[in-house]
Amino acid sequence: VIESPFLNRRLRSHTILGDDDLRLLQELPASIRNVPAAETIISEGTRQADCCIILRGLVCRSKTTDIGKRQILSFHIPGDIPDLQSLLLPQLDHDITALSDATIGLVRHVDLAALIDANRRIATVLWRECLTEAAVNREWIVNVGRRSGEAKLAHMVAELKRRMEAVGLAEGDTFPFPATQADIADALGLTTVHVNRILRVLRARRVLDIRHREVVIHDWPKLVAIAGFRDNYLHAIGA
Amino acid sequence: VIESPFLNRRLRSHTILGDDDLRLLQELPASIRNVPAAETIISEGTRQADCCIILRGLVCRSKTTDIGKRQILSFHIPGDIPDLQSLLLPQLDHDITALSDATIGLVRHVDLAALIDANRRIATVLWRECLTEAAVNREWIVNVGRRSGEAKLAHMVAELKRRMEAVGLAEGDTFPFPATQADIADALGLTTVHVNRILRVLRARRVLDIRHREVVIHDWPKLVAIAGFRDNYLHAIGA
DNA sequence: CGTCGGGTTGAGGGTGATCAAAGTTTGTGG
DNA sequence: CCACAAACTTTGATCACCCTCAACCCGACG
Repeated sequence: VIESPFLNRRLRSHTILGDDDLRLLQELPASIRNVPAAETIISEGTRQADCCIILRGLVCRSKTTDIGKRQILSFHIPGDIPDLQSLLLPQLDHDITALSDATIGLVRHVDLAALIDANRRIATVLWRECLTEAAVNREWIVNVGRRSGEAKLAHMVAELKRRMEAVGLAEGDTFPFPATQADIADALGLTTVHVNRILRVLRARRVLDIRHREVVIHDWPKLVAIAGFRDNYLHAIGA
Repeated sequence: VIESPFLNRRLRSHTILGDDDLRLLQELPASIRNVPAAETIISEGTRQADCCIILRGLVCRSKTTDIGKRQILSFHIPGDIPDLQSLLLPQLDHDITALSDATIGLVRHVDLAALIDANRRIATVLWRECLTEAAVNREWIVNVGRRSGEAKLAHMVAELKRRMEAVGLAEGDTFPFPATQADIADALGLTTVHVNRILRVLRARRVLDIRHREVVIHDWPKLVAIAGFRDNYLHAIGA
């Protein structure tokens, strides 16, 4: 049985779900697993028998090119189900890795599939979750493809802030973010050195700071301006 | 009623669909629309009442940043349904534009939703289509984030080749591709000038050529090597 | 035959990469 | 609680890939 206030908050934003539906989801048999930082939870090519729900910690999806360069595709925070797709696509096409110590809940495909078969509203909500995630991925393409280093970093932080807020994990201007500068570089398509320099500038301009595994936002309007951030693509997440 | 050999071929690769299911899809009431090159089919923020299926031509999804830079998120070829998501997400978060003269089929959301409600297999297949598309988007992130200019272009061509083959539109080493160099640049996160120079090199090395609205692949193994192309992420598309 | 969209080429500049080394924090074991 | 190692951050110097700006060319089409 899964008890996650974060997941509840996420799913509750889909207004079509009732308390009874949420209860059905929570009552799915689940096993809990603790994962140490830097451990690969599921690796590319694996055939899975269950989906994982993040209960604690920071997780990412990533791919590595033939010449060994890593690209982080997305960050995942408590309440996310980063491998929901495995329910319908047999092979995972990327790695799922813990960036900090994390706790995940594992729900068997057969149980989840049975619930989806039985409950139309839950099926719709999970499908919509996949679509929202795809929208976030698309904005990420714009981020790595068409923004300056400074704007990339600012946009990433702005998005994380909104997503953290949506599950109740951002307090004031601060939210936990235990990624290293190397991780951030791999997410933005930059190098560690350059990320460090961008951070220095943003710190000096009193826009934001990332240190001690936390993000502190000093000036949200300035951050939004630098990023060119518009949250329409977050759909239900931001609602 | 939609008659598209390309869509059929796409959907048939999902082995769970029978001929009767395909017939149900084909018999949905649909209207056909011709779109001239460069016309925006649906623009960001629109609330839609129908989904469009591409019957002919090249279409793309794109976003434009606050400072006016366009990023093409994906190319769409006959058989694709680029706005399937609109069925569940009310607002479109990007533009859908025709890059060449195109023909699209429009199916009303209500009709499609009714069919999904009535037919579990069709629902599964359409959900899976969304997931496959998300997988393609993720590989695109890697492409713009972590590959050299030459590798980006090569990877794009390799992917298009496989997708064109899957719907029967690639003949031998050639397939139609009516995008301009400016379009390619916006897809890869480069400039027109640089795309032109990369093309010159790939042409000189007898790897590939893009001209007269067509791609010609001279040396597939070399192309795959330059791109670092692995097709596992195409899932059902490439099967 | 003129216009226009798109392709091609050149020169010069800047963002971000690479390489290298010195700090600083974090974590572990004595 | 300290000592040490490992991981991460910071900084400097140099370099290259790709951008910018600016022409010019070419083929399609009226």
